[in-house]
Amino acid sequence: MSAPAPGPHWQRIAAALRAEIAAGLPPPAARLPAEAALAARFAVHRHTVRQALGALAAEGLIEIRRGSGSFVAEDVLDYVIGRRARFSEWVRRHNREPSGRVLRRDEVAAEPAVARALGLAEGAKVILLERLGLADGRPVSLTAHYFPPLPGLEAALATAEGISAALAAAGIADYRRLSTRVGARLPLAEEARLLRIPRTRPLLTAENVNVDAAGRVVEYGLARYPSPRVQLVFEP
Amino acid sequence: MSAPAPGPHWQRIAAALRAEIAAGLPPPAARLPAEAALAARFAVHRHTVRQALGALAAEGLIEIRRGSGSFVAEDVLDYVIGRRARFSEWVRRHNREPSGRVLRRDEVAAEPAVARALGLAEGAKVILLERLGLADGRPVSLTAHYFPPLPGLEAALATAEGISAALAAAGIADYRRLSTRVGARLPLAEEARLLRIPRTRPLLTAENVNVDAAGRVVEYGLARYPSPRVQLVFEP
DNA sequence: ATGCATTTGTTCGTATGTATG
DNA sequence: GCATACATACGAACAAATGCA
Repeated sequence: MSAPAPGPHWQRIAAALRAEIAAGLPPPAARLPAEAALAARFAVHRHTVRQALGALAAEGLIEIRRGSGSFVAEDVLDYVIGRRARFSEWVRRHNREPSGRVLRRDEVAAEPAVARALGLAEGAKVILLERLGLADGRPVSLTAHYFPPLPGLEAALATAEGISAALAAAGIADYRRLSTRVGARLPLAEEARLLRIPRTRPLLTAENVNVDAAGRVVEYGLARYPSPRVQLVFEP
Repeated sequence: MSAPAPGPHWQRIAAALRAEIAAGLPPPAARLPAEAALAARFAVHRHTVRQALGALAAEGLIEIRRGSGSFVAEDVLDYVIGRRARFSEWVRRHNREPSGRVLRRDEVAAEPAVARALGLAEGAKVILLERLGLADGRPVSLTAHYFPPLPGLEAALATAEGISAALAAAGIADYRRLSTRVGARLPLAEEARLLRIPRTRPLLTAENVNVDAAGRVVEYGLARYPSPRVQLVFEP
């Protein structure tokens, strides 16, 4: 702290803020003090602070929103999509505690898109599980899982911890991702509420088809992720 | 016109609109007449029209936006991302005519993210090619391609038709996609203008790393697609 | 930035035809 | 015949979101 540090003032200020952000104070998504406050703290002109903030913004470390303030960039959860992708494994790999909330578990009539994906007749009975995924208590995914009416599956979903476990209990020892279709759109009011994002924040949507070892479709999933908190990474 | 047609009014109206949309009038993304106008045209109450529109929306044929109107669903270009994905092949597979507009071709200093991806020092000279991709004259992609400073590449990009051809001319016979990171965000003013979308329409963003047969990085791409006109499909 | 016109969303109420038992 | 339930259709009014000048 006592080192005078060389170079221009704005670089010294940028370095100081960079170190504080790296140390987690302020934490991701938090607002930085106003430019005037920073200018007072560092005993420089507001222009000098702006130069420092501009540099941090160019690095992607902060985001400057006109009329609103400067915010520490949110840390991104990279969801690496391989043949098998499990929610809890993903979250744990980012050193966060996964948890979930089941919003709905029901037997419903298959809509056209669902029926097509599962290879069933339109209107056929399918099992729907809607789930909110959390990492350290913060919502990171909202997923509708559709399953064919396997005997015992609905009961297993009610009791088992996680979907893989429930499928295993219903006789599906293993399954893998066949294809994923990714899109983006603005959230419905309900989705924004559940994921705790403003309605102007886009969602990343992913449509998955999972098949068992024999190639039978065992799940059709419709996942919604809050951007930019989540990005999907594909590695062939 | 003299056939009275059986069944409830709202089904008759839904069928009429369905046929018109299927015939391409109104075309995808176009606005339907307001509910009041349709009510007048079919000589029914607005509620009856609403029931018909609700059915079409449930089928995914139209999208109803409160305060704004009902719109014919846009046709989606599925971009299947495999090991190799070429713009023109993709567009042609959808029976559309691909074209492109080079917005910028330059030698620039590598920003941190670019330098990291290409394995170069920050600030090193890289070749930047910015390109707007069109299908049947409508913008479907906006991509910034960064290349390492291969001898002859910049000249080849200036003359060759397409990127694969230019890379081939510079000695890269073949290349493949190593990884893709997908995100979503709202467009900048410039992006919205170029892609001809409103600023409230999200972009699908994809960050690609392409490597040659020996595993050397030959391109780092930053693609932006207008959603929901484009969706990305991944098949492992 | 503000107000205004347009458009969809929601909720009352009323009436009618049809199938059911 | 009668009572009931349900889907359909029309009417009116207001709420809420949007787009535009």
